[in-house]
Order: sequence, then structure tokens, then C-alpha cells
Amino acid sequence: MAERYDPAELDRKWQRLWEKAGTAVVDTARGENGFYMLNMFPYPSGSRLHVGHGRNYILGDALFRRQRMAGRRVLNPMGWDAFGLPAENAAIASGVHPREYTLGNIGRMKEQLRGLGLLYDWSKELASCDPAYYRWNQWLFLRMWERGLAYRKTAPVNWCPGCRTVLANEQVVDGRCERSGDAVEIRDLTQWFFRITDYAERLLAGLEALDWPERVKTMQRNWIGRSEGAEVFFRVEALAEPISVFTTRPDTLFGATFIALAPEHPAAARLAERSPRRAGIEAFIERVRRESRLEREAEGGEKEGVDTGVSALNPMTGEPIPVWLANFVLPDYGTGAIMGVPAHDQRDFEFARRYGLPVRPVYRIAGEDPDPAAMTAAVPHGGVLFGSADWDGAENGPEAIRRAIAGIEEKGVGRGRVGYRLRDWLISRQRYWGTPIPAIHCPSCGVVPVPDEDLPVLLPEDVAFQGAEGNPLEQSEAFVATTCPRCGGPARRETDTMDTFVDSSWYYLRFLNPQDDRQMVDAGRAAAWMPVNQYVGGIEHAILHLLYARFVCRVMKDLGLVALEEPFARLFNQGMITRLNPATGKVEKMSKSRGNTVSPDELIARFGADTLRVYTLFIGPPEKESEWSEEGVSGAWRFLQRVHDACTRVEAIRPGASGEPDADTPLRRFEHRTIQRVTEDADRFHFHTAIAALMEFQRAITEALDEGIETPATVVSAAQTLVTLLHPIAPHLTEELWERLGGRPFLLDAAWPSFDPELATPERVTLVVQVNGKVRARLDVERGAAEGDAVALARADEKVRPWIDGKEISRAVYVPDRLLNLVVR
RNA sequence: GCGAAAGUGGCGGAACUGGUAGACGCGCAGGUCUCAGAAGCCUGUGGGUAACACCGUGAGGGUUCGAGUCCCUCCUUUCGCACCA
Repeated sequence: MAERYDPAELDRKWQRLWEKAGTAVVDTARGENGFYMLNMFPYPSGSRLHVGHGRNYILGDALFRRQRMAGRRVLNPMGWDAFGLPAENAAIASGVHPREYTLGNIGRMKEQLRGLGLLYDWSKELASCDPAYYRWNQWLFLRMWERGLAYRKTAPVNWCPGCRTVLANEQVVDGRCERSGDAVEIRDLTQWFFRITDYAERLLAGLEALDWPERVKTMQRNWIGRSEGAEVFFRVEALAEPISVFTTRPDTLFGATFIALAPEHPAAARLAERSPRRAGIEAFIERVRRESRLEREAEGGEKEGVDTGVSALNPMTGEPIPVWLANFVLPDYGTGAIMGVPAHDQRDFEFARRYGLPVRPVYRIAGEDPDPAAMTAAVPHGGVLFGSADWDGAENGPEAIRRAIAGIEEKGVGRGRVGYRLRDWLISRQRYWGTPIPAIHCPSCGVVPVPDEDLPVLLPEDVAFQGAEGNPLEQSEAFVATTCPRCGGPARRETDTMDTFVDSSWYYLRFLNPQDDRQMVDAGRAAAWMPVNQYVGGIEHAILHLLYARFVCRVMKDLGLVALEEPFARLFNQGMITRLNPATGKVEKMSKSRGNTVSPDELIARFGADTLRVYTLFIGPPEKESEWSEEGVSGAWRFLQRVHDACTRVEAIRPGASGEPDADTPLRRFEHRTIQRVTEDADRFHFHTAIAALMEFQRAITEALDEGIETPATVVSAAQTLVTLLHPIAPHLTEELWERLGGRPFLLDAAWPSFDPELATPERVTLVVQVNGKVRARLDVERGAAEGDAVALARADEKVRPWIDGKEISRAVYVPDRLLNLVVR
């Protein structure tokens, strides 16, 4: 072999040629035979990508190339989720404008993606920080505002002291900011929200039909948290309005021995005012409200409460029960008030035990736990047999609940209701680097929308970032000072910007018409290309991005902008790449902060992008997490060497290859079996087993060359098939070899080979012979051998004979082409 | 605590529907080439045995001619949920 495989040169050469020829550019005005492949667009961070990041892009690129070779017009765009706090924090630290910082990162990241041989339709590139993009955030916001889907309210919200902004519920994990890890505080602020709760039922129902990982769907179901129950009104002596509680167990209403309000409940302060123990109650309210979310929701946290001294009347019996304030009642779920049924609810029971409140089992509900007798003994007041003749006989469970709701509604003291855990999406952020919310505060007209013709509301430039505290937007008098579009008087501009998840909730639609300045989306193209056929990204977006995108897509449908409800038909979550951390001795997620990353740059310099791609795909099933190993990479490198060497030898015999390949030879059969294996494996994303099949095929070709039995035409055909099947995995080397084997560029436009099922099956098979279920011999037989022949062969086999001699074969189980089990006594 | 997924050689993993357990790769051992090494290349590689037998898919039971795969009990790990009334 003359020349060695020089990846550095090949990588550069083919990356240039692909780009120059625009091989990945798709005209989205034409929709026929389209396939929309999408990787979640990345945040352009300041640090270099590591090999753990590469996994989902390499997988996406392999899927893209595979679909293209199947003859589809595949749209595979890339863009940038370019707004966000890291850029602004960098600006505050160094003074560089967030835009400059972000654009610099985009440039570097793009080069890195190119270096991996990833092929995107860059003519569709977009960045969410571009006014041409974010003006449509503002436009959509105004449409939502018109319909009451965007609104402002004062509410207790999550405040992250580290990020100095409010957060959505979805961004708070275990009481901490999912970005910075700071404990989140609760503050009363006036903020902008999107009314996602109006869509709770549709978001839940839509999950059914999606081809998504079950665990993602489960997470979304849990987050939406639907529960059926009833709202029940309790009259309170001191108040004009009754207090409404939400319960999923209206069947236990007769067992309610108290009601409890969240300290934030509007009625709480009014009740305190009337109480002789006012000071104590107000102190309690103040104390609970000051607690952070972390403290308040801490596991095993003591349930605490205070008696308002006021009574409420059980609507079914008219019996007075005390009204308490309790820290475990959440202000923003249900009605912010509960009925306490200690006999049938663990939390209520703990609370009752602590404060000596009665526990009253509802006896007529059969099979309820805990055991009423035991509880009666455990509490001072004792249980009282109580129930209702109306509800008697109803089995505990849905039927009892249904009847209870009917009884409550009949009496006019409540109604059936569905509760959701989902809260409205808080989209305000007190930061600069985001989409300005298009609203103006006028002292006489109130909060007024910016007229459409004044869009986009641009971010101001006269802002000093270095060392800035608070929201940098507030610094710009030119931005803030404006006139009211309604009355023309002086007014102040809204300085909150939008959560960056607004940007990412519709970008997949914008890739279809990224330069269109007349409309947000192109309904015709959306009809042709949406939903995204295959979406690939990390599990960390299981709730946040994926729920918001499903919501916004539905809003856009209701606004008549598109005709679809679900943006992503199929979702794939790649597993993380882990690596042994020498510092801790543990296998951990690969990350910069842990210091266990591997840079693709050095690997590419040494082995080329294809080796990195082969190893990344070979490391394990892509949906599982996989451990990176330095030595493993060399296996991928050696494989590509052997492919290169084999094809170089084939190239040398090519001039002698005339005519068609032989119809049926061992290599020919190997070729067809490999096509079948690789096709099936690639289509379930299992490139690791596809690579294993290709390794075996390469060895078969090398052996055929060594032995010289196969005709040149047959060998050339095999080698061409090898590089074609390997192309989605190792595009640069295969492109080069393809050309040298007589193919015309580009492989992306070459047809994926098809297999003949007859040839893909071996002619002779190994028949396993078992005696009483234990393997005793392996026979090489013709495919399709008859049972009688197989038994005869087995009985005559010298390895089998000792096990059956002198015994009677009572039964023979024969699985053609696989196994013969002789059962002897 | 509740729910889901997983547990296979020294390591990553394969076996998709019950039918040859360990494909493929790493590592390791021996060989080849070389003055020597590196890189290649070839051979071997679950435990066990002289060779068989035998033992082997987290543990224990079960179903079956036959179980990594199905059922039951338990252990471990990972992930999700967890005052949501």
C-alpha cells in the first residue's frame, strides 16, 4: 500500500467541498418527500465543546445522512439559543457587550461543529438575539396579550438572588435555581405570565399520541399533575364570603374536623384583624412568608399552624369546625385552602395530632386506611361515628367520590372540579440580554401595548455592563423614557425581558422561513414540513423547553398561524457521556466543572473527525449513558485504517473488474447480510452494532483479497457497499474512498443499498443439538433441513451418541435452522 | 415513601420475538516485523480441567423440552415524583 490514511487533509478537503456544493441546502418552499431532522439548538457558551457534547450532534448528523441516502429531502438546520444570563454575566465581569461575546462564541462553536463533519443547512441559520428574530417574540406576546394569554399580576414568585431575577416554577429544582444552585426566595412582585394553565388539559391529552420516550411523557404528566375532585364552600361566621377549599376526597367531607388556609390566603389577614390573638397570628404569617421555598418545602419539615379562633360550618352538617392557618398549605395550588380530614389524610393527621384536633373516620367508607380504631386511641378527642345515609353503600374509590360530588352539588355547597399542579408560566426576567417585553407604563392609561408598527423594541446600546447591579436596562434613559402610544403623554417603558424559553418555544417553525420579514411563520411551509420528524436532544429539557414548545405551538394554532398542535412527532434523548474522574475516583458526567472532559480538538488533530465519530457512536447504545475510554478511541482508529487499506487494495484491482458481481458467493452473501444488519441497526439508532457488523464485513473483504477467490467485480461491489453503509458514521474517509472506487461525489446523493432477503440468509447453518436441554454438539447443515434428517444426523454424531446410548428418546423438539433438543429418559 | 428503568467476562457492550450466552471493541498473553522500541499485522482470551465433565447473565424460588429473556420474592444502582390536599 502506497499512501497512508491522512485524516487531517481529507477532513478539510471534504468539508470544503460539501459546503461549496451546498449539499445540505433544502428549499423549504417545496415540501414533497420532506423529512425534518432537528437537534435542539445550543446555547453558544464561551467554553469549547467536549466529546460529551458531541454525541447528540454526531448522532443527529448520522441520522440526517442516513435519511438523505434513503432518498428524502432532509431539512437539517442549525441555529443559536443566543440570549441568556451567561453572556450578560460575562459582560458584567469584563465589560464586553453581550452581543459581541455571544457572536464570538457562535463563530467558534460553528467552526467546532464543522470540524466534526456535521452538515447543516446553514442558509437557515438563525440566532434568537437577532432583532429580526426577537421582534416576532414581541409580536406573539402582543397577540397573546390581546387574548388574555399574556397578563400581569402581583403574586408570590421565585426570586434567585444569584441571578438577580425571578424564575419560572419549572426552573426551580428542589427549592434551588436550576442554573446557579442558589436557594430561591419567595417575593411578592408584579410580573408577566403566560396562561399555560388554560392549556393544561390539551397538553396532557396530546401526550398520548406522541412517539416520545415514556419517561419524558411521564415527567410531563406529573408536572401537569391533573387531579379530579371538588371545590367545597365553607361558610365562616366572620366573613361575608365563604372559604372555598379544593379536595380530591370529597367523599371524606363528613370527616373534616378543621379547615386550614395558606398564610398568604387573602382571608388570612382579615381573620387576624378580628382575632383577640391578632399579634400572634400576624407574626406567624410573617414568619412563614419569609421562609425560602427550600425551607418551606423541606422534607420532614414540621407542620405548623395557628388557630384563628374563628369557626367555619361544615356545609353538609352545619357543624362548626375551627379555621387554622398552616404552613403546609400552598398558596398557589387549588384555592389555597384545605379541609382537614385527619382520619383519611396523612398530612392532616400529623397536623391534628400536633394540635390536638379531633380525628373522625368516615366509617361508611369501606377499606379505608389507617385503621380507625387505632387512630381513635392515638388522639385525645376520639373518633365519632359519622356518615351520611345518602352516600351509604358506595364503594370506597371513584364511585364514592362521584356520588359525593353529586351530593355536594345538589346541596349547592360546592362543585366538581379538576385541579392541576401546573402554574402559569412566569416569563419576566429582570435582565438585559433577552427580548424586551413590548409594554409601556403610562401614568394615565396604565399598562399599554407597544403598537405593532413600532416593533421591534430594540435593546438599547447606551448601557455600561461592567460591575452593573440590578437590571442594566434600567440604566438607559433613552430606552426607558418614551411616550404613551395611547395618550401621547410621557411614559416609561417596561424593562423586564422575556425568559429565553420563549425564544426556543417556536424556533423550529422559523427555520422554514428565517429571513421572512413579513410574517412570523409561513403557514404553507409549516403544513408541508411540520411536525419535526425527528427531534434529538438532552433529557434535561424533558419538562422546560418541551412543555413550553408544545404550549406555544398550540397558542399559535389558536391564533391561526399554523395548523398543528404538536411540534415534535418523535423525540430521542441521548444518554450522557461519563468518564472516570481522577480527582474523585468516580465515574461522573463529563463536565468542565468536574474537570473530567476530553477535548475533541486534540483527538481530531491526531486521528481525524471520523475516528471521533466512530468511537462516539460505537461507545454504546445512544439512549444510555456511556463511559469514555481513551484506549477505546484507538480501536476506532485501527478500524478506519483497515477500511482504508482494504479499499486501497480494491482500488488496485478495479481495472480488472469487468461485468457484474457474481450472483451468489460467500462474499456476496456477506454483503447482503451486512446491508440488512446495518440498515436495521441504523434505523433504531443502534450505530454501535451497525459498526460491529461493518467491522466484520471489512474483515471478510480483506480475507477475500488475501485468498483471491472472489472475482474483482464482486470485491469492488463489496467495498463500495462498505463505504456507502459507513458513510453516515465516517463521512470524510468514505467520501474519499467512494471516489477512488469509481463513485461520483457526493455519497450523500448515492442510494442506500438494498438487500436481497434470500442472499442475506446463510446457505448452511449451525444446528445446535441438545440432549435434555444441554448443548452436546453443533452440526453444520443445509438450511431448511427436515426434522427426520436432523434427528438421524444427530443420533449418528459421535459427540451426541454417549448421551443417548441405551436411552429412549421420548421427545424431540426441533426448531428448523436453529436447534434440535432430544429428550431422553 | 411512590413510580420507572437497569444489573451479563478484567472493562465498554451484544444476544430485538424464550432456542449456540459473551458478537464487536478495549485490555491482557504469545508470536511476527525491528539493532531495539513505537505503530502495524497474526493467534489466543468467561471460570474450571491434562482433556472431558462441570460451573456460569445481582440472590433465591417457579413455569418450560429449553430462561440473560417470562412469573413471584428479595438485594443493589440510576432516574423521576414526593407536603399538590
